[in-house]
Amino acid sequence: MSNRSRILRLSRYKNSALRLKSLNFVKVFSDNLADATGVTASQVRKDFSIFGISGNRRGGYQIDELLTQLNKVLGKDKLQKFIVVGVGNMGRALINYPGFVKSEIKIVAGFELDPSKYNRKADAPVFPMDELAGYVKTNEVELGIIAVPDFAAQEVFDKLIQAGIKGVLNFAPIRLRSENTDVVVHNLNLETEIENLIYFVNTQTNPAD
Amino acid sequence: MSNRSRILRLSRYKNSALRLKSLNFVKVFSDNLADATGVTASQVRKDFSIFGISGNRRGGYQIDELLTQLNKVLGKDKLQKFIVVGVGNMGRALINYPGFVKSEIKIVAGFELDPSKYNRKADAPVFPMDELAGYVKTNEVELGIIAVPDFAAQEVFDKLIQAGIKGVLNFAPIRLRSENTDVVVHNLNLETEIENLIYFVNTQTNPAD
DNA sequence: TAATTTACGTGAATATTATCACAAAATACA
DNA sequence: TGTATTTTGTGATAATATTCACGTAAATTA
Repeated sequence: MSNRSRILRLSRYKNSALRLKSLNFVKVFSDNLADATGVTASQVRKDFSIFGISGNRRGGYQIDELLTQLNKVLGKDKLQKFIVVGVGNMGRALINYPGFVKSEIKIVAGFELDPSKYNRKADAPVFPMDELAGYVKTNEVELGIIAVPDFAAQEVFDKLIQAGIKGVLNFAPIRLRSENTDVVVHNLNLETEIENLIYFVNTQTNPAD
Repeated sequence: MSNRSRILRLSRYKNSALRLKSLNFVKVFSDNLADATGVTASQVRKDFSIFGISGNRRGGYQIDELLTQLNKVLGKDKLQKFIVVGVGNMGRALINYPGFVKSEIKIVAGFELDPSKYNRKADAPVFPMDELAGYVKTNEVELGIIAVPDFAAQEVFDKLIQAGIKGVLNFAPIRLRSENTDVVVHNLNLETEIENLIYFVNTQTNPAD
């Protein structure tokens, strides 16, 4: 029922609906969302149908209602707090990422080994690694981002799990291992993504995203 | 024949093979690669089979030969030059990304509107936007990364296409439009990726990545 | 060198995902 | 109020992707 690409599509529908709302649209049709996201209209309706999101025959979907329902499915009806481990270039870019500002995603703190990067006063403060577990517990953080070099990633991952983190977005180019199958790991390997692009450029075939 | 996830898997096999090689392994079995990447052994063999990559019955795959073949499929048998447009936090992180150093991916230049960021002397120099087309032509660059805010992305995309770019990795959270179907666009939306993670954490279902 | 073991390669079977196509509901309009 | 029109919602169908299962080649051993 819930596969990864279906959820990715729901996010895209939500983003498109948001954009239309900002243009003062009040309702939207499966057709519009299909155009905006590059899928078929029946795909849109099927995706909605699977999550019990419904509109009005002939009337399309009320944007506000649609957004409420999509946000609920995507767990964005409440603020999602993240910590970032590794405040190098990538970690810093994530902390400052402007796209999160208007969304319900907030990076609340960073953790680092390098003392020159500590900063307890910043909006998103940066703490030493050994304060991680305490911080996660006190602040009830469930989500973490790993942005450390590959050789350090597994150790960081183990620490996050021990601290009680439930979901990890991993930028390090290795497959993280754990006994704990409750923890959801999501990998984002820039080199792999770029290789993918190179492949499709070389073969001139445009993948359906 | 060539779907996006299959190519992503090939990249992962390649990375795993590389790691084994660095541990002085000489051959590898479909089984090992399956373990390392989290898929089934027959998936590995099927993927290889589809690209005519073959090993020895009973003997597995010679790592060196396997890497040669994988790199050939992935277009990594030659250096791939990229430019980055937008040298904010994300663009900077990409330029400095250590994972590219040992790979055949090289970010050769950045382009920016903000004059305070120009730097013609750096290893990966940063130039003003209006030098983009010239640079791309002179240096025969085919690939670009868009790391500008959403409202500027479409304009940058159009410029890249005019300059003759063939493939684009887009970090801006919008769907880029073009008449030119030869240009391959690959989107990487951080907010969408994070929403995906949140969904699977909330539903406690671990997607098969 | 014959028997045995191991792991590949791949067609067939299964499972998953997307599209089609159309009945049913909502709206507009005469 | 009745008819025409539009767009949803969803089973049926088609297309894709993955796994199974087994024949076959290579290597090892007796």
